[in-house]
Amino acid sequence: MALEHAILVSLAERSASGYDLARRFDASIGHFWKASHQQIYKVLGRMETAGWVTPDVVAQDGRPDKKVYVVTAAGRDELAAWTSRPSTVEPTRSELAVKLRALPFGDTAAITDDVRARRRAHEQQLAYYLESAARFYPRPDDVTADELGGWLVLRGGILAEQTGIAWCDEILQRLVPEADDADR
Amino acid sequence: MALEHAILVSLAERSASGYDLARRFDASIGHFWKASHQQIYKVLGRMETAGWVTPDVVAQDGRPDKKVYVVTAAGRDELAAWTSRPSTVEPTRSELAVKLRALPFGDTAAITDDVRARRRAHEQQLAYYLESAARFYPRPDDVTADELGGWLVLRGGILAEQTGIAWCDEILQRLVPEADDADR
DNA sequence: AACGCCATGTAAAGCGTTACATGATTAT
DNA sequence: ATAATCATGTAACGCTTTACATGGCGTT
Repeated sequence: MALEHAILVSLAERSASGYDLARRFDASIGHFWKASHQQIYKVLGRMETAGWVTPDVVAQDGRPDKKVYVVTAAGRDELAAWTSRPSTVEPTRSELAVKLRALPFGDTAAITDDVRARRRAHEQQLAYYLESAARFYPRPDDVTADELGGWLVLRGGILAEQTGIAWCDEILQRLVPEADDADR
Repeated sequence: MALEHAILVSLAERSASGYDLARRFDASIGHFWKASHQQIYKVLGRMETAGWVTPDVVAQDGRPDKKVYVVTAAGRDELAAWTSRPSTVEPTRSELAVKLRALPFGDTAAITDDVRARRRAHEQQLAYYLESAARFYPRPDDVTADELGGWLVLRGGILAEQTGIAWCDEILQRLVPEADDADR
C-alpha cells in the first residue's frame, strides 16, 4: 500500500510521464521510496484502471510521444483518504546487523572493510542532503506550507545518515581499537 | 541473499527447529531482519537441499516431533564466504516521508496523530533495547569476542530509535508549533 | 467450550528485481 | 562509429505476505 501513494504525491505536485517519474524517483522522493521504471509503468497502469490518474498524450518533435499522467478527482480523494489511515512502522532490515552477529564465524578484516565502505556511503549521502538543504531551504524557519514536507523529509535523511556514521564509528572503534581515528 | 544467512548465523549460535527460529526472529535478531514462520520453513528446505544444514528429528513427549536443524561444514563455509562479500546498503523505505510530502493534499491532524503514534512506538522499542542492554551487557567495555556482535547490533538499534524520536519531535514542533512539549 | 501454544507446512496473490526489447535523436 | 538520453514497455523469476490447514495438549 505505498508505491501508488508515492506516485500520487509526486503527480499531485506536478503531472509527469512514467519516464519523468522514474527520474524523480532517482532523485528527491526516491531517497525514501525506491522504484524502478518497470515498476512505475506497471503501477501507473493499475492506477489508470482504478481511475486515479488519466494519461494525456503529448506529441514532441524529435522525440517519442509521451503520456503525461494527471491525477483525477478520485485520485486526490484517495490520496487524502490515505493520509488519514494510520501507517505501519516499516521493519528495519540491516544486513550489517546480521554480519556483526556473524563476526565469530567469519572474516573480521572483510567485515571491517565493509563497515568502512558503509561509512563512506553514509558520508556521501549526508553531503548530498546538506547541499540540498543549503540550496533549497536556506532559511528553514521561513519555509512555506508547501515546502514544509520536503524540508522535514530532508531533516529525516540528514539525521539518519548522521546516525549511520555514528554507528559505523562505534563499530570501528571496537573492531580496530589500536588505531587512532585517522587510520581507522 | 540474506534470509539464508540470517538463519545460518542463528543456527551457528545454536541449533534449532523452524519453529524455534521463528520465535527467535520475533525476538532478538528479528528486530533487524524480519521473517515469518512460513518463509523460514521454505528457506530451510532450500538450505537443506543446498547441504548447508541437516535436520535431526527429535521426539518429544506430549508434543509433536521437531526437526532440529544443524549447520554443516558446507554451511559454515558459506557463512564465512558471505562475510567476505561486500554488502549493499539497503534502500530506506519511509512511509512517513511520503506522508510528509502529502501534507498539502491530506489531513494534517491525522498525519500529526500518526507521527505521535510513531514516536510512541520508537519510545517503546528504545525502552526495550535499553533494558536488554542493561540486562545482557551490564559492562559494555568487557564484552567477550562472542558477545561483541550482539552488543554492537543493540547499539545500532538504540541509536536508530533515538534518531526516530528526534525526527518525530522536529516534525511535531513544526506541525503543532503553539503547544509546549508536554501536550504536543 | 473456547482459546492459545507447539509444530509443520501448502496455496495464492502481490510486490520487486533483473534481463530483454525497440527505436529515434543527440553528443563525443 | 559509439554511447548516452528519451520513452515505453514485456517476461521471467524470486521474495514476501496473507490465508488456509492439521492436530494434540494445556489453561481458563
